[in-house]
Amino acid sequence: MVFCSANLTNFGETLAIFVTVYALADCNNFFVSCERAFQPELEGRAVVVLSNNDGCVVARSNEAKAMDIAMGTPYFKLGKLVDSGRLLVRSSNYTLYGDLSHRVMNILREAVPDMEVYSIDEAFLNLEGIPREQWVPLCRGLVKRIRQWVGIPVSIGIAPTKTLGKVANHFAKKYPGYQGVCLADTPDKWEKALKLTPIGDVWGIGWRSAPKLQSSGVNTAADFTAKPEAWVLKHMGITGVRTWKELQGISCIEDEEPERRQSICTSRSFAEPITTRDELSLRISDFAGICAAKLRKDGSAAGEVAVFMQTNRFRSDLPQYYPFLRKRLPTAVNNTPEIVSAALALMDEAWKDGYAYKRAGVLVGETVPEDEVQGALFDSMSPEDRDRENRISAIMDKVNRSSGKTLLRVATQRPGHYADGIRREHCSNLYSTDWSELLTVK
DNA sequence: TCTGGGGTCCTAGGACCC
DNA sequence: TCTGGGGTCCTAGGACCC
Repeated sequence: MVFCSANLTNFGETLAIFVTVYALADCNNFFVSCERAFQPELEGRAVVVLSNNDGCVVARSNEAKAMDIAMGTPYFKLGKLVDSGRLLVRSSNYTLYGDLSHRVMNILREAVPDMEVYSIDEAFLNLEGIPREQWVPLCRGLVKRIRQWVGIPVSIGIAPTKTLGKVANHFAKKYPGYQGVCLADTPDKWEKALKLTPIGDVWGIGWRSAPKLQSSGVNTAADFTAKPEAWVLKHMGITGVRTWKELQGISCIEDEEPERRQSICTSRSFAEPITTRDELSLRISDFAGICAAKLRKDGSAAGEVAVFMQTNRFRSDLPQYYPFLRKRLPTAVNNTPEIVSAALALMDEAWKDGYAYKRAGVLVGETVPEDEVQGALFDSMSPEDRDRENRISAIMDKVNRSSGKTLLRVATQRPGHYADGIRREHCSNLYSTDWSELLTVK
């Protein structure tokens, strides 16, 4: 993609065809909106969705935001509001959210030449080649269609860089006058927006940098762009300079859709802390098995396996221990038995009696495409044996894909039931997927 | 009692080589 | 003995994102 910001200002629209324009489509309060799509009684109410184990708030309706409920608030601090009936709560239901996300993305994908799915609820649409006067009508049409067909409210910000797209998107969300779509394609438009954007709201400026910038008198995005580049480099490093340029219409953040993830992590907190080696072994095996399945789904193999376990960091009265052990494999693999046994060996090495483990996980890294795996000179397993392990894993994937395992996992998701060690006391049904009928049985 | 999970990129510093 | 200086690789930690 070729982009030159100067074209916009210096040459007007004659060169507009060479200009990349991003339209950032972002679902509003996505998890809450998914719950509302099937439970209209949640409409207009203060609603929050909780993390795994009903630990803390990960999504809020506008009404909940207006009550000053912060992202990450622990659930137990909301008891009063919930008891009074002013706040409604749902456990997270990732099967439902993943399904609705696919439906939203499919509608977007059909409408534009190219797009990058950035997260479960966001995508950068590339409007290259679409005449400028059609941008807004096209995006308004998408907002309307997604609301009608999937029931999810979406906002779209259009701008020459991703960071400005985020800024425009915030405006589209905040002011109903935009009808869900805000166009910030010229400097006069985005400069106005930057003056109204607090520095901490800028994409790429996190909770550590924002206070530092404010103490230097940088309170808005416009204050930030007014600083010299050298100042930004000195105080924020190269990533800060990128954000600084992006806010001025100079695109620095490339679309790089990483086909293969470089590392994959599967970890959980436990509803009840684990104190025995056998019990933790079971969970570590699960996590390692999930990592192996994710690798195969990506078409990757991992050259490294790591395991970590953690005691409850909030319990300062208990002994703390946070081991993290890693091991290189003689050759990259993605079959379940080898990943599991490597993880269990690491866990055994790290294990210490006398601690209550609250969280643990398995991480696989150094991924390579599975068809480019190089055999190692000192590989402990013969090609024939590995071939057999790989075939077993392929069969497991097949079984898991067909209803068997899925049903098993789904069955554990009934409200209040946590056979997999995860607490989900306020979970909605799986409304949109095929086997949802099975779940309505209480 | 109860505080998520899964990623990426950058930088500084140590080890090692010539 | 002098203990320089550039390059590379690795690792740990920090910061950010959703």
